[in-house]
Amino acid sequence: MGDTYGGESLLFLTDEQLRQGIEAMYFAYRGFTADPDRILATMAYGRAHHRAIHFINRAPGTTVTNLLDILGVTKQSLNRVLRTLIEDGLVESHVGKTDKRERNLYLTEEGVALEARLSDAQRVRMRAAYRDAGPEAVAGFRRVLEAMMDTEMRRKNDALRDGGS
Amino acid sequence: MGDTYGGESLLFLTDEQLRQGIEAMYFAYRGFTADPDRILATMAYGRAHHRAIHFINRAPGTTVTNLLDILGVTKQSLNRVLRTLIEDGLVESHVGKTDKRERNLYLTEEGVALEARLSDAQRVRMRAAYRDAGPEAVAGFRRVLEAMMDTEMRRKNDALRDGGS
DNA sequence: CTTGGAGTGTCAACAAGGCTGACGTACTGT
DNA sequence: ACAGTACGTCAGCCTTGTTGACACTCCAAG
Repeated sequence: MGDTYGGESLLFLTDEQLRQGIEAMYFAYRGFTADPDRILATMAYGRAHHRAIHFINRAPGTTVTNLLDILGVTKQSLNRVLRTLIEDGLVESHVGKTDKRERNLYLTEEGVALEARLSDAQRVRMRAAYRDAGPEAVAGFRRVLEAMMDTEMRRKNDALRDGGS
Repeated sequence: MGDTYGGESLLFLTDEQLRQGIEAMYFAYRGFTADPDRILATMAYGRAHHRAIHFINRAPGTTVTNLLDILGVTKQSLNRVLRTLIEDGLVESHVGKTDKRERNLYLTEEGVALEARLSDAQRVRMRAAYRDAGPEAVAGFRRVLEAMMDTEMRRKNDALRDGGS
């Protein structure tokens, strides 16, 4: 940040360094998804179900359109996942009060339980990584991730953070 | 940050903060893969082709088994991808010299060119993120990613780094 | 020299989860 | 009354992962 040198911060960004970052991102993301994937594999679910459950839990009562916007998939794709979750009693879909075209999505008790299992697994790993790396590293980690998102996604992420807490 | 105690700010890692990290990871990874995905979509290729090309470029002459180990997929899955790349003249497969059962994989000129296009796109984004976040943040970013990998994957990543430079 | 096992390729079948296109229904707002 | 929005669904396609089975080449040990 407030560094005395000029050239050295540019030297830091060699292609080799960048490639290491790219590969680290690839391997880390695999680790990041490995734990919930293992849990999901024991049921008839996949990552798509996890994502739906996660964001419904994050913003209970959210609409289908909103979820489509966050997840960036087609409604056909989301609907397939959502349908199985509703059939299995993990998600409830209620007709909107003000606008009856909309469906508001909520997790059932069972849905909340699964969400907790999945995100617990993920949090354990993230907490361990944070602990190993130290507080300063965590701040840097978050800063780089934010900068790596598309502007649109950052918007969605911010919206979630503001609305969520 | 402005805490009375130093390293123990780790105690402030609430579930909410961890969830923010999880979501940041999700959105950032989407951004991270978006650029090469766009290029690949214009051809008949997907992410699997990108991964194969990347790691063959990283370690020219690598064997199929080694690639299977790094990528963590089945040989049938890799073979399908590899076959199209060889047919399209992006990858060459040579019978091993010392052990003729092995196939040593190399990128052709055309393969190198595509690899460059793909990783350039990815590097541009990563470079921008690094620049926005600053050198200290980058160090932290890398530390957290390393800690987030599985031990096995870290081994593979280290092997690549040692052999690659 | 035979034989077990490793490295590789390939066929078949299947599943998850993306996609497009098309169509229908219910509802809203003008 | 009517155009547009929100949602669901059918049908079909693609990529990329999986298992299982089989064949071939080749190295190394008995």
